[in-house]
Amino acid sequence: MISVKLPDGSLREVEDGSTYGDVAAAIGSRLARDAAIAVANGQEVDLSAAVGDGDEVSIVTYNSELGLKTLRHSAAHILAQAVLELWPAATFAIGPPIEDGFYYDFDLGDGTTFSDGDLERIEEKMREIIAADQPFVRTVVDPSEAKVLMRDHQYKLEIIAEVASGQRKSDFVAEASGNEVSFYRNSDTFIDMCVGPHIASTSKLQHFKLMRFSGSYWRGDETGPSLQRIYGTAWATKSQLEEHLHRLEEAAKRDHRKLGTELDLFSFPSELGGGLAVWHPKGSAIRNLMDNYSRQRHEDADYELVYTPHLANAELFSKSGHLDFYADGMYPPMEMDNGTYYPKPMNCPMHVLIYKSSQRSYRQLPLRLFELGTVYRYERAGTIHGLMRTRGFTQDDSHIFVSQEGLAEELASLLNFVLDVLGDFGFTDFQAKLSTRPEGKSVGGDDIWDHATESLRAALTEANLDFKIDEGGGAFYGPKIDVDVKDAIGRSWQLSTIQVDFNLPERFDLEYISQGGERKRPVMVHRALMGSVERFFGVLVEHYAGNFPLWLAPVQVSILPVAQAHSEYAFEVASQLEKSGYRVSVDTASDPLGKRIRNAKGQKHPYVLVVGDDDVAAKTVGVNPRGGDVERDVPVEKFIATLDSTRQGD
RNA sequence: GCCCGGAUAGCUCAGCUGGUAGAGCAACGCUCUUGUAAAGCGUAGGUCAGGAGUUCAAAUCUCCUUCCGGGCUCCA
Repeated sequence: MISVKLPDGSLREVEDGSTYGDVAAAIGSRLARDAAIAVANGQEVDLSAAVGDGDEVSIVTYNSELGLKTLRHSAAHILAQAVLELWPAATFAIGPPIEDGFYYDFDLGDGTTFSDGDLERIEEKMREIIAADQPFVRTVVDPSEAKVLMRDHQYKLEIIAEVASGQRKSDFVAEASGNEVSFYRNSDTFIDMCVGPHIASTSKLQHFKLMRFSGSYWRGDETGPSLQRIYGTAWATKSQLEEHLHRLEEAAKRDHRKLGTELDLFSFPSELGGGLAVWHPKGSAIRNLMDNYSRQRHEDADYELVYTPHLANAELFSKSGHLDFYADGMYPPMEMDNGTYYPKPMNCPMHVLIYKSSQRSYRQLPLRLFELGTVYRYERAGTIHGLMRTRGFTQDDSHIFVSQEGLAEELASLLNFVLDVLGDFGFTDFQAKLSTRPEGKSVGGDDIWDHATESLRAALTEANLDFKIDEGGGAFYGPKIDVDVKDAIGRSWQLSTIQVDFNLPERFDLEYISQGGERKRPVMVHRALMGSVERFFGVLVEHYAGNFPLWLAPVQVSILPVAQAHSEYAFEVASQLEKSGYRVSVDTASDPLGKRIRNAKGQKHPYVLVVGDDDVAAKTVGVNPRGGDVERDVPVEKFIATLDSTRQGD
């Protein structure tokens, strides 16, 4: 007998030659059933692996993240097996688990691609493999044997070569040891190179669905071979799978492109060209409120509002370096009689020109320039996506010129400002990232990098913000903080960025006169809060699912007279509300009341007021709030008071 | 930019293997005058994204272009 130590510290004896699966069974039949893999002495292992005497063992079930990851990884293998059976000429590349699921990349041979209906066929084949209850059997061979096993599979051979030379890093592809390559065999005909571990047998996979296929590149290299990828999702239970699919449906309902059409906010007329939006009156109304609010907050925080043009001479972008580093992202040049002009991809060079327009004194610093500046970037055709990625968009862009000595304090207050404004738009769950100096080429000495990076770190700490560090993730010109927010359904969006820049002040030879009368170089800080107003708007639409809070709703109150006789009173109430500063519409259509309520609700108006005989007589309204219960006979003044207090709370 | 799929009325979509288009909603008109999520009847509305080709005949087949979607890649 040998003994193993369980997570609770207890020892359990099992017979010699037992597997981790036997350990699970010895603990309990339910655990044995739910077990995916084991962790022995910190290593993930197959349940079929032999137990070592004295192992510290914990059984991993499908209820854990690790268990699910294993299940999804194994699902990818089963997918590969199915595809290779259905497409005998196909070969396979890699197939890792990902969030909520898995994928596998294939080369079907002769440029063959997947098409509609293939997912069903593959899924059916997978179910056959699952029904066959094939065990995942691990074998370890040396690289030369591995090459024989994979002789028909060029991508696997490339991986073997990397494994042999110790270059391979991926967790899911192969054993990262120079002399051993591990494989998992499911049947006589299917074997895949893989580090594992895997579920005990194919029958453990029950609740999965193939989602979509798409193109991909081998190693993500767009100059390399094109592969065909299939994505799937897999879960431990049927209800988990159903919940996942339901979440996807709910997210689809919030899609800002769909709501943008339904709520008549904006559109992308094809006549206009890709990635360019027109804003309809209701969308514009919301955007205008956002813009005004943003400007007000900036003015209150001692920013100075500026405007700059949409075009600039090539020399400006040459001097700023954009033509060297960013030309691919810029719209093509326009030749004019007095030179070459470009639509601006960024506002910073123009703000620099404002700084340079006069001699600056230390007394003026920090100088904070702010603009809702519209820029144009030539995004590649396949990348544009609703309002989230457009070719023309407006940045809530600020450039702050500050002395080295003033940098730390400025960054700290800047971060608080950013978080405060984001909070007003309904975001309270933040995750930040601090990106430090990149390897290789970068501008500026160690001292200024260290100082700036430490100042950013201090700002994060002071703001009590959760952050991770992206070592070497900064731009060549300075370190930065990115702020992500979580939306109402838990999705993360990167919105704000605070970037220190040592480069532009050099390029433009910026200076200020210090207290001691010396010429000194200021540091520049780029800061976008919403980032792109368009994208931020899209995120807000999805965050609120179109149910904009009172202060942003394009129509705040719609008033419905029960019958035409009540129209006059409806308009009276409307004008009272308008006098109190609310956006109101009156629907006097001849449609039945129920229909008009439905319309107003469909447009997600925060309040629907119904007025009839009783209301005319008593100067009241029937209040039907979004997401609340109807309340009859509410005096108009009382309703306005309710609005006022809600607006305060927003 | 790459792979796959798509584009038919304002919106959502139907239109099988070729025989020049339909529905629901919306719009407009008439009737109904309504108390909390879809009243009835009628009218109008489409060079089937654009262009070229095959064919006696193209929404339908082929090619090109534009735009959209899902990914890949990209986002100094």
